[in-house]
Amino acid sequence: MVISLKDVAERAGVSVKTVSNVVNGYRHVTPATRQRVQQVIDELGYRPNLTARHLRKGRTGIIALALPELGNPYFAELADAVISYAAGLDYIVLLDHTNGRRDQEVLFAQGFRARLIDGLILSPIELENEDLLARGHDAPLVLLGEREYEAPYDHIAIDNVTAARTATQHLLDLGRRRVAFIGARHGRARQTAHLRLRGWREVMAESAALEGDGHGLVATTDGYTREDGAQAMARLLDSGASPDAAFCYNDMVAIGAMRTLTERGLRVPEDVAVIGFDNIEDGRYCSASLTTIAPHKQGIAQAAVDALLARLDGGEEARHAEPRHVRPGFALVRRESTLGRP
Amino acid sequence: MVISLKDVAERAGVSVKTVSNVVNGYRHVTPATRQRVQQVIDELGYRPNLTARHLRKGRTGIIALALPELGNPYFAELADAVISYAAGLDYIVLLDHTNGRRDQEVLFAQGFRARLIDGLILSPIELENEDLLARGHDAPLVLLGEREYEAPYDHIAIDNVTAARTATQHLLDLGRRRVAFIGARHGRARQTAHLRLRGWREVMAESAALEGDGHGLVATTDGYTREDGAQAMARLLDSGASPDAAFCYNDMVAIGAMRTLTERGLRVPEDVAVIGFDNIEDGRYCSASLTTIAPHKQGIAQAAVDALLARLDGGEEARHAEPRHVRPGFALVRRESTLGRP
DNA sequence: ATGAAAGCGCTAACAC
DNA sequence: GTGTTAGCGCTTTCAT
Repeated sequence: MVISLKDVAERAGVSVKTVSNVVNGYRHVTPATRQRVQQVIDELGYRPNLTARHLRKGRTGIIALALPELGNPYFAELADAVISYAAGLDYIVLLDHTNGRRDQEVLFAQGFRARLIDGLILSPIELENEDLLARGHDAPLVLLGEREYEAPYDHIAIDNVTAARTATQHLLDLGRRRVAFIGARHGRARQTAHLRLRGWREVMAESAALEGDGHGLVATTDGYTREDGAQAMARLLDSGASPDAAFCYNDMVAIGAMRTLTERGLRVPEDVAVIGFDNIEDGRYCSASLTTIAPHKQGIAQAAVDALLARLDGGEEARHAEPRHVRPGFALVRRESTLGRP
Repeated sequence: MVISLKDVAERAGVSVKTVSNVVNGYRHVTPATRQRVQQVIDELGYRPNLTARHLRKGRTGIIALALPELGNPYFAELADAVISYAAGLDYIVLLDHTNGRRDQEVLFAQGFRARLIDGLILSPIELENEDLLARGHDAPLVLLGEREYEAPYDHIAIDNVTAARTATQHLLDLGRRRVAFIGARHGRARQTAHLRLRGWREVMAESAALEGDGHGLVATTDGYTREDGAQAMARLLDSGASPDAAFCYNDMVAIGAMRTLTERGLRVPEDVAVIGFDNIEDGRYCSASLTTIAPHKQGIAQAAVDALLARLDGGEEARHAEPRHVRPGFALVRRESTLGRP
């Protein structure tokens, strides 16, 4: 049988209000009453019905985190950070995945799970600006990741162009000249890959390492899996390119690319230096541990949750405050894959 | 402004019941009424308040999945499978992590988030039998993973001993004799590591490959990270052992162990063949791609969700039916790390 | 086929 | 300090 506040009240001979006060730690309750009520609560094994509380309060204390996929360790690690940080602030995180599909992302942006969640942190891949503008309600939304939108929402993302410049420069500093970029994407000008490609292109052009627009050194992929990286590197090599370094869209792509290099008898870093992006755990345990750009995941998680909760807990003004754009930091983590030539 | 059923009803000139009927796809509504109501719904952008619905129905359609950690790709991939499968059955999954700590696991088992979730799938690490017996309520619970309990709950786990035997036998079939086991744990007789260790020990003893109890070939770890695997292998080698193969508790440990082998100048598989457990994605992209035991993750996810929903949706009888013990299958996936000697 | 009204369990005004 | 009571928004008998 399910025990409600009322049952406890009757058994303890007090009103539901008093029981509620005890449950919620309200200060003005006489110790005697509190103790008696608490005893009945323990006896009966009463547990508050969160759903009822949520309905009454108009809030659930649940925020959703919609990520493309959990299979990518970067997102899994990020999810971990968000869940932990939010838990410390007494918020529950509902984790969802969109598979990076526009229809799913739109669903979330449109308020899927309305009033089950108080707000949403969304990491979009295919979502368009118009989808955001067409949002029919005002539940707080925080955008995560590198796509840029012209819509009034908080946005948390590291500076991808600068990060990509840092990565490329690092390769150049090693004395490498033919630095390939693995993981370009077709379409959508604002996509992350373009930002990273831009950083690469800028540095390459400035250092005069680039001839023409560098087409011969850029490999596109369909996605960002290890397999995509392996295939892209294979295509690049088959096309006759002979890079002495590679800046990869992310660590997964880099791991795949390194795999191909090894299979072709090319050594990392002696023949080809490789740098990734994301700093996923696996990278540290590759045959040549992977140098990478490490976005500050804790910082990203905290900024996202803080931005959301500021609107949630900040009253009416905060709810309609100017959108924040937060740029958490990043670091270059040097490992074996970019050691200098012996 | 927030739109409720009542608002729609007033605007459409019907009762809330009728609107509710339309929203829920109740059959007996005249097409004309349905259309008019639907139009108002679209106009006003009405979305049902799930919390209210949940309170009224006494069910939320949310099930919790409590895993030790998301940082381990095995759990991330499993979570992915559970979320997807449950979504197809119109259930929402609330993902939580326990960090493998007993107090957290107890919290979940005790009914943390009572009546926010309809049921729980828990993958325990440190939870004890008594914790389960002390459960003060009857919300459906499904246990996941290899620890065995004597408590009346559904349990989904592959046959670890047989799987471990398969892995060990594979190594022996390669002609290896000094097969190490990396990742034993102290304490708790029922823990997974013991089951896998038992499988190893049985096969080794049967083949007479084992001298004594094999202490010299068993390395314990504190956890199951890559770092644990790297250190354990280092200790083993430092102790003077010279294994020609290693069966590792899981892929993470195996990856760490391979890293140490490489650093010590030992080749995989030529000098030491390595096999892991879990079939995580990374394993395919190691310097020597990793041979592993692949638990049928889809099968595990489905069995767990099915078991839970059977009790949730099956009425009173189902709720108190005998506990199910499901043993999803597994497969040996051969890759480079156990290729035969050239 | 549609409406009226009760009530899920809780919190928060407002009394006393 | 504690009790009374009115809903939060929805579904669901029970009428009509």
